[in-house]
Amino acid sequence: MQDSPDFKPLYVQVKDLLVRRLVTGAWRPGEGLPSETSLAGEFGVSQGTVRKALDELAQQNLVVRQQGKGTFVATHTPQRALFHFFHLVGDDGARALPGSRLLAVRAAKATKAEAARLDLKADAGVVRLKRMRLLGGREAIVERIALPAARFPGLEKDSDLPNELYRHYELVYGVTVARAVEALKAIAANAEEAKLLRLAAGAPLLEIDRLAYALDGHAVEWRVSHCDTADHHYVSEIE
Amino acid sequence: MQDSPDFKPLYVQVKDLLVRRLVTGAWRPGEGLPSETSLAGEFGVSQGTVRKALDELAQQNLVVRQQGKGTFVATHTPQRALFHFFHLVGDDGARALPGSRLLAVRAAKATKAEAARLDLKADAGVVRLKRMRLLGGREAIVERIALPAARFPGLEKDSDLPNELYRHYELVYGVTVARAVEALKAIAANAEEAKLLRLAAGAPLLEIDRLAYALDGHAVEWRVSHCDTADHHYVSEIE
DNA sequence: TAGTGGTCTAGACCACCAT
DNA sequence: TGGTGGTCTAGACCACTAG
Repeated sequence: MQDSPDFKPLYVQVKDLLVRRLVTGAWRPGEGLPSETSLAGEFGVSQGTVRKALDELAQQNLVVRQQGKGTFVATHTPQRALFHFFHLVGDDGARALPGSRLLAVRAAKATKAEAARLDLKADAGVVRLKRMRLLGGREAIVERIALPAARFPGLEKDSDLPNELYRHYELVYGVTVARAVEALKAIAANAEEAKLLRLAAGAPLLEIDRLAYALDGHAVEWRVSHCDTADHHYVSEIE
Repeated sequence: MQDSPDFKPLYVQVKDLLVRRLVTGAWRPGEGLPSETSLAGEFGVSQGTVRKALDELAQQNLVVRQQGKGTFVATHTPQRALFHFFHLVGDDGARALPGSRLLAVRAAKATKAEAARLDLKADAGVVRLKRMRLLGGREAIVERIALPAARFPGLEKDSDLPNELYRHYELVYGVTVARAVEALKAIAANAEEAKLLRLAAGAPLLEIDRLAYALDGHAVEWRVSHCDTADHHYVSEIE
């Protein structure tokens, strides 16, 4: 086997098996996995090999390990949302999750751009959301979201969508956002945005174009946020 | 020892010892470290413990491991600069290091802001640089840099500073940039920037405010870049 | 007290690289 | 061929948690 072109170390194979189980929902988010020793027995490898696989999963934030308790499937807690997926911080260093005011929800056929970004067929359905988000009680972000309708059936009929969408995706639709890629630009506010954000037209805004990926590796949300960064900034830590 | 309040696992202690050696320049960047077995013998621990320490150092990009060759002190190659510290990418996905045109260099006393950001005394000396940077041959970034003079003696007299400053810091001043924190905002171009970048005054620019830290944990460079993101974007990967 | 993950050790074999 | 890091194993002890 070592000589085959797609040779993989044992611990990687174990990791892949575990990821597959996570993807299929064998364990729900927050639920505990079997112990290292029992997984080792099941897979016929040593505990050390299972440990290395679990360590890598923990590093990728797919599981959380707690000494004396066990290994648990990662879940979107408010803490995680705040420190992991939301990078806007007050210039004074204060972190706070933004409030939300839903402006519009509707189902539609995907535009070309949506189909391309979400990897959908040309005539696939999407759900579009538009939200105002508030930082420190003040309107600061205009957010447009597109979701593949197939993954989120009936979401457009959901009466009151919560502020923390990723938790909602996980609890209601079984979709766990595991990874995201953001593209940032400076843009000028258009008339509508300027009005919503109480700024002059043409005021500089930070555009955060985010594509979020589920556990299975497929894109499940396209989100474009236009942010007033007068009193806030986006934090990026290198290394 | 396990009961002392500052108990540290053996591998962490080994790691700390190795970091201290890296900081003091016991091995030059690019140079090979002793093998795992010889380090294990020297420290009186097992090879596995040294391995765990080295694995963490490799994860933090302080060393690079190569199977069959050895473990080497990380160095600022063009590749590393391009993929690790420079996050602006063409909208078509093309990555390229920006060219540079030096506009000004001079030594001065630190402003209050500089002293605060670089953790210097009020009357400490700094060196200030101002550069134009070009993406695809086009003026795209105005960059202002402040350095503590104590760490970079005589840099202001350096006739032709290279494009890749971090490599220069490392080779000439023995300062290895190991980590950085960036704060991003959207701002409006002032008259000078607009002229330099051939934009209308007030055009939106992406401000990247970066504080870079050396191996020893001290801030060694404050860099503020104002970028025209009409054809480029800043990439941020989450997870 | 029993079970979990965390640390540490020792030894074996493998893949890769230089010579 | 010899040395390096990469993988895998087995066993020991520790710290933490829960009942």
